[in-house]
Amino acid sequence: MAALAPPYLANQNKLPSFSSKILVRMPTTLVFLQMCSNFQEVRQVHAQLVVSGLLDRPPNAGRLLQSYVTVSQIYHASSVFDRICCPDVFAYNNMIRGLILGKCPNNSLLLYNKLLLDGLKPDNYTYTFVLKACSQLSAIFEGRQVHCRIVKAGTSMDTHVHSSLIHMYSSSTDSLVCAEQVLASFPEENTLAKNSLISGYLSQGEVEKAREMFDNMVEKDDASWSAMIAGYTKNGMSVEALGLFQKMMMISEVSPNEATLVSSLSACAHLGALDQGKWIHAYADKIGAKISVTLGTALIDMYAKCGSIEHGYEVFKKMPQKDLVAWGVIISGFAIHGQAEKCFELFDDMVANGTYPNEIIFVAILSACSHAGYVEMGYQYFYQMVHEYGIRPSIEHYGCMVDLLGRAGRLAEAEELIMSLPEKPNSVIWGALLGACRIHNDLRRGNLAFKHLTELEPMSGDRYKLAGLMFAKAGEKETATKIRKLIRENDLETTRGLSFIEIDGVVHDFEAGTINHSKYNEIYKMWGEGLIDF
DNA sequence: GTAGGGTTAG
Repeated sequence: MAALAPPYLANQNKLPSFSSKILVRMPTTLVFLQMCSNFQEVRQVHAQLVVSGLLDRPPNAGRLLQSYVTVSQIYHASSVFDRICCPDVFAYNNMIRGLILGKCPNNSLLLYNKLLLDGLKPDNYTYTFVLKACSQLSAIFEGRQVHCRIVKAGTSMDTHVHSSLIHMYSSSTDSLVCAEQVLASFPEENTLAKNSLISGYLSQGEVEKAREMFDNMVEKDDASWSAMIAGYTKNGMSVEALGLFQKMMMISEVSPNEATLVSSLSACAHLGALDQGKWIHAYADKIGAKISVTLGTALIDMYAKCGSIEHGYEVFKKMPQKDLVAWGVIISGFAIHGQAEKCFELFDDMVANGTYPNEIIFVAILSACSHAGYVEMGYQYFYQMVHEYGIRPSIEHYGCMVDLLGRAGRLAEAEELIMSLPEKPNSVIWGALLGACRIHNDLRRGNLAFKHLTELEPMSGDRYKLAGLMFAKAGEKETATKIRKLIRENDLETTRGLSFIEIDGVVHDFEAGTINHSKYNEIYKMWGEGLIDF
């Protein structure tokens, strides 16, 4: 009978003895430390550790450091680390991990070198974290050195190190083949490693190879689906992403994790698939998924891009915690909908909330100004960005300003700004000027922009097309014809306007000037020939 | 005695 007992019963027998062992052997303060879930709690236990003298024992300092890392307080973690006179591998590992979490992967590499200089022996955790830092930095050379050390030291790699190696090698196209070799050198089925290679392929645009690997996988877990769906979304294949999501819901035994929902929502956002997005929202509620900052942000973005900013705002208001990305999404959302005043209001709320704006927030704010024609507000925010927040304007910000001035018809100022740029204007800048010149019939500046564009993007038919439209509108038919001929003769690619509508959950795409829709005949009957000629 | 994939904004 005992052999038939389900696994959870067996675990139930073990659980009490395990926890009582901890309680007996560990001082209460350390038990508290394990229970901490936020910064305040860790800080309180930290104080108790200092008072009780327990912190003087090096292993306890390591545990405290670990707790600070778990609550992402890297600054506090590193001050604890600095006070440990002889950190052991555990302390090093946690600090290395903390530095990666704190977006300082280069510092974690330095710390790894220090660990080696201290004569300590790295373990599988060390390797996992260091390789992760290497992937983030695309530091294949350093990663390869780590790989060599693992082999030389004869360390037996666990699945995590194995998959991190693959992840590291696939962070650059050139070493993708090394990632394949590493996978092949391990004969047993390793889902973790295969998932890494799938994301690696997808990050390098090798969608076909990723799909092949995915299809041949025997044991797909939630992360396999998630990697594939996220990869499709990243490579602009939103239709495929949503198709795979639906397939997963229907045939797969694993249920979607948060990352899958987030990527699928991102695909909905790109397609404008509001019904699908709403369905995912309802599904998340149904399974009782906690609307985390990430999931909430993806929902807001989906609603905003699918034209339903009100629903997005509802989600935003309900979010208990909001990070910079969440604020960025809601501000860009209102910017897309032309509600500049709401953007300004939210910006003030954000600052009052103690969240510091970054350069992306200002791109959103400036584009809101541009769409609503608020030139003076745009100048004001630009000034504020530079002088109050110390953000160096990027080419994107200048692009917004040129667009802002150009749309408002202040072309002389736009040109002056372009001439004063600290860096070489890119095609976005000149494109914004050309677009504005087309609206305001400024042939001289339009010509100037066009000349630069032909140098920067000689193969972009779109630029020629825009210039052609400008000349045609200004009555210079001859030049316009010449440009059109140029596009045809050089076989230049022009992208056509795409629009999507969703009917009963099916996304239909329409390409400007084409008639390749499956229901074309019915549409044609209803609307006649006028439809094709836009 | 202990930590470890992937996801979101222009």
